[in-house]
Amino acid sequence: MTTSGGPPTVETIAARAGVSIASVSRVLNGHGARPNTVRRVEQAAAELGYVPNGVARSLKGGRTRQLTFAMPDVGNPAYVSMVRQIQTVTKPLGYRLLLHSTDAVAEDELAVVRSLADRTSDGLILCPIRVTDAHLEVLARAARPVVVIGSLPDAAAVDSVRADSVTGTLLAVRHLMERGRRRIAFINGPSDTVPGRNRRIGYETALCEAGLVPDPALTVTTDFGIEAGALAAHRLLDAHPGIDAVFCANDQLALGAAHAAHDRDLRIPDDLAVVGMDDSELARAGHPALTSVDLGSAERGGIAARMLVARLDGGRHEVRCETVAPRLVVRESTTGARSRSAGAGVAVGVS
Amino acid sequence: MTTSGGPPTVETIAARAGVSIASVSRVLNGHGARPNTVRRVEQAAAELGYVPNGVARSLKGGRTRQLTFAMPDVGNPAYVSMVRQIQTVTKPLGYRLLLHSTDAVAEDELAVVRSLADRTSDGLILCPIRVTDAHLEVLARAARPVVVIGSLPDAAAVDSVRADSVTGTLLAVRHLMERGRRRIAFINGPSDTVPGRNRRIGYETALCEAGLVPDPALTVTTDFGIEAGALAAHRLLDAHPGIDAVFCANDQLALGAAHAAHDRDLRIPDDLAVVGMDDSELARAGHPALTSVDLGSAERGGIAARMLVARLDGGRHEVRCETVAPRLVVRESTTGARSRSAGAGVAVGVS
DNA sequence: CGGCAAACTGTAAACGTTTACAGAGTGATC
DNA sequence: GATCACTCTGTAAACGTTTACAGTTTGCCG
Repeated sequence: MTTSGGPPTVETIAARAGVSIASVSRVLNGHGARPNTVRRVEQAAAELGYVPNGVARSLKGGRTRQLTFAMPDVGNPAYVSMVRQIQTVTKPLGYRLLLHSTDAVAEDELAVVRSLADRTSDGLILCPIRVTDAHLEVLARAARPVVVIGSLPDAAAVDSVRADSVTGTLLAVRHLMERGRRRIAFINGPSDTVPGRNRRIGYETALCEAGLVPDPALTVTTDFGIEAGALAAHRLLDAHPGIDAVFCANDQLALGAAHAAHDRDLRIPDDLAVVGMDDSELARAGHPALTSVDLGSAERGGIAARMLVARLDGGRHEVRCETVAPRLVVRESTTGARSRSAGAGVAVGVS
Repeated sequence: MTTSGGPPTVETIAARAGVSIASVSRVLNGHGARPNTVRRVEQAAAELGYVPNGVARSLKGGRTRQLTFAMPDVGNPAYVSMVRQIQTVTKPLGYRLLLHSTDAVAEDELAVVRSLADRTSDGLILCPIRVTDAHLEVLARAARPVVVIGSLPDAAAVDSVRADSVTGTLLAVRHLMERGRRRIAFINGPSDTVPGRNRRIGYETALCEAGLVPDPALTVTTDFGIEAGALAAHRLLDAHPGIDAVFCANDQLALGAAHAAHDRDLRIPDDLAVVGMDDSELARAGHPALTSVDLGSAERGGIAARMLVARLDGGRHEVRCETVAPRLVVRESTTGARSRSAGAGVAVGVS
C-alpha cells in the first residue's frame, strides 16, 4: 500500500473516486466503464495531477517504448542526420530515443547489443565501425530486434540498410574524368573499414574502366578532419605537382585539401578540382562550394527506423537488406561557375 | 511465477542453484553470502546467461539511471557539443542519455518537463528557446531535478548555466574596432530570444563605448543558415557599400556573409572583415578561416551535467547559476595573415 | 557444554500498473 | 417471471527485482 508521501498512484485515485484500482486503469486507458465511473475517476485524477508511472507500465506491458541508437560519434554530421530522421520517424509513434556513443570502440558496440537483455530498450539501431565474427554472434543472440546501418554478410539474419560507397566513389571519379581530369588523387579515411575498402574499390574501378592504371602513390590514408585533409593534400602536391583533381573520403578532408590548394595559390577547380563525400553542411561552407557525394545518411536513418518499428509491431517478415543509392551533388569545386546561388548544387544520381 | 518461455529471472536462478530468490539477489549485488551459495548462484547465472531486468530494478529502486537532454535541434553544432560533453560526464557514472528534440516548440519544452512525472527519467537538462511564465511554473513543479542551459530570472529556484552573449559580442565588436573598423554591420539571428537580445545589447554597447552611435540600418535580423547569411549580407552591402566589417550571430550566417563578399569580389578581411559566433567546425571550413566567438557550448554541457548529477546524489545545496565566459578565437577573416596553419586561430578571452 | 553475537537465509511484502476471471447488474426476448 | 447475453466491476495475480524482518546457523568465549 502506497504511502501519502510520494506521487499519487492508481490506489490514491481509486480511494478518492470510490472505485477499484482496476476501474481507475480502465477509465484512464479508455476501456469500458459507466459514465458515472468515468466522471469520478477523471475528476480525481485531474484534482491530484495523477501521471501514471511509466516504469511500472513498462514492467507490466513488457516494453518501454524506448529505442537505442548506437553510433561512433555524434559529432559526425552523418550521424546527426540519422538521429534527426530516426526521431522524425519514431517520435510520432510515441518512442523515445536513447543515444549511445560507442566512440568507435568495437567492444562497446558488442556491449550495447548485449545490454538489450536488460529490457530497458525495445530495440536498437547500430552503426558498427566494422563487423567482426563477435558482432555476428551477439547480433544473432540479441534479446530485442536490431537493425544495422552498414554492410553485413549475406548469412547474417539481421535487418540492415547500407550506403553504396563504391557507386558513390564511381560517380565522383567519373565526374572528374568527364571534366577532363587525368591525374586524380584519392585521400581516403580510415581504410580498415568496409566503407574505406569500398571507396578504394570505387576509385580503382573508375580509373580502370577509363583505361587508366591506378597509381598507388596517388592514394593516401588518414584519419578524418579538416587539418588532416590539408596535411594529406600538401603531401600529395609536394610529391606530385601534376595532380589535377582530388577525391576525398569526406567533406572535412575535402575542405582541408581545398585549403591546401589555396595556400599554394592553386585555383579551384581550374588547377585542382576537389570532391568530398557525405554532402554535409561543410560542403556548402567553403568558397567555392564543394561537389560532394550524398550517401543518403538521413534516408538510411529513416529506413532503419521504419525497419525496426516494423519488427516491433510483430512483423515476422524475411530479413531485409536495403541499399541507398548515392547522388553526386555538383557544385563549383569541380564546375567552376560562380553565381549568387553558390551553395545549391546540381544533383546527379543513379536511378 | 514466471513461465519458461522468457528470459531467466531470479526465480529461475534460485531454482537452479537451490537457494531463495533473496539469496540470488544478494549474491549478484555483492551482499553477504556463504561461499558455497555464491558459487552456486554465480554458476547458475552464468550457465543461463542471466541478465537482471533493468525495468524491474528501476521500479523497485525508484530511479532509472536515465537522463534526458532536451534541445531545439540536434542539427545545431552547439547542441552536438553539449551532447558529447554531457555523455562524457554521465556515461562513466552509469547514466544513459535520452535525447529529445523540441524543434524549438515552446509547448514541447513544457511537455518534456511535465513528462518527468512518469518517472522514466531521473533528471532533465533543458535548453529552452526562451523562458516564459509557463516555463517557470512547470519548472517549479518538476517531478525530478532539472538544470537549464540558458538564462533564468533570479527568482527561479532551478539550477542553470548560461553563456554570456553580451560579453562575447563585446569581444567581437571591440576586436573589429581595434583593427580600425568603423562601419560595422550586425546580422542577428532570431531576436525574440534572450541570446538574440543580448547580442544586440553587446553590439550597441561596444559601439557606444567607442563613441559611435549605433545605426539601426546596419542591423538586420534573419533565421539561421548559410544562405540566409548570404542574403542578409547582400542586402546590407547593397544599401551600405561603405560597410567595412560584419558581426554575425553564428558561424552559418558568417559563412554566408563571406560568400556574399566573395561574390562581390570583396577581399576578406581587407575590404570586409567577418566575425561569427559559436566557433563551430564551420568557422574553420572556409578560406579565410573565421574569427569567431566561442561561447563554451561544451563547457556549459559539462557543467549542467555535473549540476544535475550532484542534485541526483542527494545534494540539497543552494540554487546554482553559473556563467561561462566567452573567448574570441582570432583567425584570418579579421587578421588576414595567410599561413599553413590556417584553421588554428588565437584565442582572446575574459579571465 | 551453554550462552551470546554475528552472519546467513528464506518468507513476505513492496515498487505501480494492467488485466484475467468470476460475480453482479441490466436489458431484451419468450 | 424466467432466461440469456452483454456490460461493468472488484479481487487477485502478474510483471521481476530488492530488502525488511524473523528464524536458523556458526563460531567464539567462559
